[in-house]
Amino acid sequence: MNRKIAERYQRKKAILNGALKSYSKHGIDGMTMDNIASDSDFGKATIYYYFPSKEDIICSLMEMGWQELWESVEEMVIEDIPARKKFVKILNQMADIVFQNKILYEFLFTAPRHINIPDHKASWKNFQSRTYATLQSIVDEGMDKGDFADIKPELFMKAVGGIFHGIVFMGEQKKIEEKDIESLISNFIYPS
Amino acid sequence: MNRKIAERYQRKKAILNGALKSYSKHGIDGMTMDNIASDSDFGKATIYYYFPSKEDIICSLMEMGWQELWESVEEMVIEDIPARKKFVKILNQMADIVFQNKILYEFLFTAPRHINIPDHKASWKNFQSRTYATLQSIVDEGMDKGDFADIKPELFMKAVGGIFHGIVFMGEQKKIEEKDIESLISNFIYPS
DNA sequence: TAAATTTTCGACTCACTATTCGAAAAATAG
DNA sequence: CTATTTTTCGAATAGTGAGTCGAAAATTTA
Repeated sequence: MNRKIAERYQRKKAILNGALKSYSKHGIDGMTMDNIASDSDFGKATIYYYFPSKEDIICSLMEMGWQELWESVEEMVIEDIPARKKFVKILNQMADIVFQNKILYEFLFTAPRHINIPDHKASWKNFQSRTYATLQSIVDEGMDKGDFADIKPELFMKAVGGIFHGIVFMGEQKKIEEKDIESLISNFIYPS
Repeated sequence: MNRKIAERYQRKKAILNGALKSYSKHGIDGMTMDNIASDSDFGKATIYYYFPSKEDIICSLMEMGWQELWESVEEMVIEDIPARKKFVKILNQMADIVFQNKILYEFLFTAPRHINIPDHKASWKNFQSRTYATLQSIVDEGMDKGDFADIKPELFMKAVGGIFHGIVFMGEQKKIEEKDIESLISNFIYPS
């Protein structure tokens, strides 16, 4: 009885992997239900036995990624270290996670621009906004204490976003070491 | 004879405006040929009399925008002022242009993420890469002379890209004055 | 004004993709 | 081993949107 549940779960996971495989093989537009089916070695109708719709598959992937990202970072939030250090540490951690599953995270950062999911189904947004808000608040706090340069925090976040995005998508060949990120980010912040 | 050419040109322009209207009314996915037709007050088949394909409409819009952007900036490139000043000046200029036709430029920055145009048709890329390359080279030059902080130029550009993008899409309500941008950008650069 | 040219158009085709159907195969239960 | 439940599936459906067609209206030309 318990086994059956576990197996069902495994099969769902296999389908999700197939979806990711479709994405990496054919790009976001090639992520059709037909491809997902063949890339996960199930019949198309079987996919629908496990997921009510394509949207649901996408949401599951998004949630998987954002949840992992959030959870890997959650504990660091309360650490009692200077904001600037904390900020860099968290970004490093995130970069690590991203590099451990590049396809998933490329999908995660790419998909929202191509696909429109109604808000009430976008379950991952919980984790996403928690993650953003956390970073934002660390920056806010750091600014108060003069840890960061005096710039509007949202804009600072935009800049960091641009950099992070750049690293994720450009650094293909090289694995990029934590050091890299740290020193680059640091350069955008007045030394304390 | 000359009038006819002018009229044809006007009609093409009207269609392009219709396309933009479709975009702002229905979003990028609502930019269907049917909508473009009704938003520009022509029959669908008439659209095809003026443009061979939807791709061509998109390319025309993109080129229109990037050309304008480039041309508005071109002359500044050779001015003989410090790199840091030049950089800020050019960004200000670009922001101005963008705010004069926000819909077009929102489209211009959004479309490439949603729509895939084969490189050989993406005529605007000339202007786009010229613009980017110019900014890039100004930054490079500035770094040599110590005008900017010591950070990898590509990453600096990513950061600026993030900021610029943010300004374009977030500052909805307020018109945002040049000053704003200048001071914000300046904050990312060590004072010379 | 009549022929020739340019412009306009809605209905049709065609391709593509998400989703459903109905039946079969496989696994499980009694 | 038979009945029941779970899982599988390819073929059919349905909706959408780009691009085509053939004819009509408007304009120009002679």
